[in-house]
Amino acid sequence: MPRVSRAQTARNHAAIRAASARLVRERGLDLRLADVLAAAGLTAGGFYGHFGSKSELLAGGCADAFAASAARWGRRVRAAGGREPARRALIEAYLAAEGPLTTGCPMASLAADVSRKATPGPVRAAFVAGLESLLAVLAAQQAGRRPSAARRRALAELSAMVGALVLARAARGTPLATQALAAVRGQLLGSGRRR
Amino acid sequence: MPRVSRAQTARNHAAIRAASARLVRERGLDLRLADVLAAAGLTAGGFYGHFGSKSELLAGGCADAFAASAARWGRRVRAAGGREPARRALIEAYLAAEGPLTTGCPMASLAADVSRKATPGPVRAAFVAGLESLLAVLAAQQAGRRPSAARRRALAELSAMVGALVLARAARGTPLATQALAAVRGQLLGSGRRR
DNA sequence: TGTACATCAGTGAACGCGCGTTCACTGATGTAC
DNA sequence: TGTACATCAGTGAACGCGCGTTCACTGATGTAC
Repeated sequence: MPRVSRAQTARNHAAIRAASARLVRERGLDLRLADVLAAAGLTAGGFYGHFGSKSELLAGGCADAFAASAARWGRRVRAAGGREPARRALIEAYLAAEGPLTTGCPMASLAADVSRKATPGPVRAAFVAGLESLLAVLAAQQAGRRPSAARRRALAELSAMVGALVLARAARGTPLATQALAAVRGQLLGSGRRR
Repeated sequence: MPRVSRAQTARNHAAIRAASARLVRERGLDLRLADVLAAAGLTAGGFYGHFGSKSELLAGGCADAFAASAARWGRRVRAAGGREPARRALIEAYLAAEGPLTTGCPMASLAADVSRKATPGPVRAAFVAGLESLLAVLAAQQAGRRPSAARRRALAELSAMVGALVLARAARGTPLATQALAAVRGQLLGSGRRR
């Protein structure tokens, strides 16, 4: 039934974006357009009324995925009392998030795909911008450090977090998966033993 | 010119595997068979005389890529005098390796692709086995620690190394790329300042 | 407020292209004598 | 050692299928009167 109301059109547009943000984390940058449209309750042909091309959608989906993570991180920070508790809460939540890939971290899902894209392009730009935004949240929780040192420490922590999640996902179902997450958690939060 | 000598056939087989090990790190698991064959100096049709399917080749290429890394790590360890120097040499070399993706680390290249494969399958098995082998090399350099603690620390270090490389590759060309590598290097090797 | 009509969001089929896989064919290799 | 012949590694075209993109069509929406 063609010719939908303007309000419905806007809802459809949002549904396509939302489906893209979800599927891009689950399947990476080579997701199928028909799957995105189906997830939004539409058929494939209608896509080009909403977006100019697949890569345009991917850039938007990538940006939305990071925005969702940033919003979640922001909520955790506000819920915690003070910087160090916020920092610990962020790390704790991230390394516990060995759930479905759907709502997972876009850094871990998309970094490899983005790095293989030959052209810098809008997708990579969205990725780097999103990465910087999450890094800024974590850096802001580094108590008692100058900005440059806080950024440096946050980058080291973020690298460890992303690396652990990436390896854990790949080794899903093996002991190494949970061990990697636990090892980084212990390292960053000081689980009794220090180095 | 068909019907090649047995020796040449063996060389062709090895060339296909070598090309696969190289391209799988550069392009991930969705490389093109025709490209692999072309890199080995052959045409696409001849592939099925050497391997049963594309995924069989991928598993072999993945295993070979890890074997190459493990061999390189082993050489670095033997070249260094003692465990701590070996550990530092491994980390130093890994985090400096922001070169072409071709000879790069298969952990960083393939983890996301592997984690998206629905079925456990031979590719994932090759990945996990390779990952364990590299982890074992790093764990063996942790001086003065029990095996379980050495593995834990090596896992935390490996996670940070892989994460930094993954993020650096995705953010190639931006300041964040080199900063991520430097931050982890400083964290793991203690660049003057400690936390 | 009703009514006639132009607009246009979404449909579903079709078009192309890329790529994994198959296959008939070729002619040098390796073997039997 | 030579010679005849069967084998078979590699070729290149063809086959299918998946998927991004296009397009004619539809009929409810929104607008002009």
